[in-house]
Amino acid sequence: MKVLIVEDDPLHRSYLNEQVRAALPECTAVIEAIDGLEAEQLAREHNTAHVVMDLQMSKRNGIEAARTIWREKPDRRILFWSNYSDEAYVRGVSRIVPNGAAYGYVLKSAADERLKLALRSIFIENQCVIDNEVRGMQQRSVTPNIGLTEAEYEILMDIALGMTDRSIAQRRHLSLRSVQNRLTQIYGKLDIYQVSGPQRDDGTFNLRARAVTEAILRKLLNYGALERAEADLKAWLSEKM
Amino acid sequence: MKVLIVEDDPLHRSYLNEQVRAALPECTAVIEAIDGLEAEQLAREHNTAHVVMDLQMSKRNGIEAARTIWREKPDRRILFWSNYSDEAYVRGVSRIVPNGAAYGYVLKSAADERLKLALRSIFIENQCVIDNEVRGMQQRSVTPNIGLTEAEYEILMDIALGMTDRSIAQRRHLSLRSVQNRLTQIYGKLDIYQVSGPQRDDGTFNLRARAVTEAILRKLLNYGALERAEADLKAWLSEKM
DNA sequence: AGAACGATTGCGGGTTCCCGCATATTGGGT
DNA sequence: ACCCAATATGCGGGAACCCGCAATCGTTCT
Repeated sequence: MKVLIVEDDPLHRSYLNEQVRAALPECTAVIEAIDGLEAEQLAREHNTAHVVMDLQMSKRNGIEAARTIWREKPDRRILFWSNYSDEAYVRGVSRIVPNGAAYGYVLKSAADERLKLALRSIFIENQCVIDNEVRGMQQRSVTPNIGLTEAEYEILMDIALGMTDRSIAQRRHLSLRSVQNRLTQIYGKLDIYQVSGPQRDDGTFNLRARAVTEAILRKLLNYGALERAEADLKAWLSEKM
Repeated sequence: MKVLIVEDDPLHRSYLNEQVRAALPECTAVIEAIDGLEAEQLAREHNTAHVVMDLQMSKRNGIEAARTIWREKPDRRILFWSNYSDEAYVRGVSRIVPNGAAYGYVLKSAADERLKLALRSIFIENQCVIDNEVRGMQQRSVTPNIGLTEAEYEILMDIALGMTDRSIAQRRHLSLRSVQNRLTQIYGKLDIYQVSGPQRDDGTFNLRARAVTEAILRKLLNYGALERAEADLKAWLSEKM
């Protein structure tokens, strides 16, 4: 049994290595990658079925890497080990988990015991383990998450990428008006209207731009998510020609 | 001589502690804070003149904390110790350094030796030390930074916050047209026009929103910067009443 | 002083955005 | 089959945005 560790911080990497060896005596080899790109290669070469992965790395973030790793072999087991429980990350992860795959999500702030338990549960028992702080977010997040629909989230990404209503309509196969409807929906859920006290229906804010920052401040969006979305957009643009 | 360490990650914190003790035998006490808020308090209580500070922490980021610490006593010496050399961070730091204060900026990826040297230079010799990777960024960044003016950067923040042209004009004491001029300036420098190949002057992008993401993707903006700018904006809004 | 360059401002108009109102369309539930 | 709620679509208009053109102002250099 081999385990692949993906983590760019050397301190955390050696800590992980230690914890993995302690929790999994049946582990014969620990392979280390320092970014997502290297992870994809090493997973391919060594054909490892067990991966511990950090999110947010320089070259290729954890979600991207996980996506391609799973695309090649959907039965690999991946434990995500991250600093944050931001909605952007959780949504990103749950979007790419293949049907029935075993995976986990534990926070770096968790105690050693929790990490060890998760390692055994996922890699040995083939069970999913998601930290409570994270799972609690699935429904309603800490920052009062006004549960955006998956569809609305999609549109939110699009305006974050700077698309116009028209191109969004085209991309999502909707009418122009529908896009705008969803936008007003989003504006409402994000409280764009009454930022900074009541009586602020004056024109101090550009709704569309404001929605994006609001989303970022509420951690619905982050750098990694934007990066991924941008790549998807580029793909769509070129295939549309 | 006392040293205050501000760092939310326990592994990094203990590493820092170790390095500080090794580099500074004259140091009699090491105090630890786990976020910016606690840092402000402890700096006040212990009246420490020497601080090592991480950027990006949960409760209050390093720049915010440094700002209030320096506001109270501008001759304190702060060494920023960060993962990234993003323009957003560097700009953020250089904006709040009091005139003539000694400070430093070293990356976490730097070797132990570099960290120790920086510690001695700043705390003992009272000299500024800025990592080369970081200083190189001051002029031209890795991602071809088309050097935004300080004024343009300011406007960029404002549209990132979702302000309308009119309110920006009001806030920056400019005419509406000037704001728009600066915007076109920014659009040009950020290459908003020819995203994804040539012949893209069609209306697939909303320039203003696109500029924001482009800035984020290029690391001119990040979460911390937005957070700070948002606070400033709120202050302005309320004082304007 | 005069020339020259840049930044600021005003004007006008073409486009996009935001949304109220009204009309399909869809997908259950009884 | 019927109704109902939610969603999608069309139309129209007021506001905001983007920008070309031209006049003004300020600074610097000769």
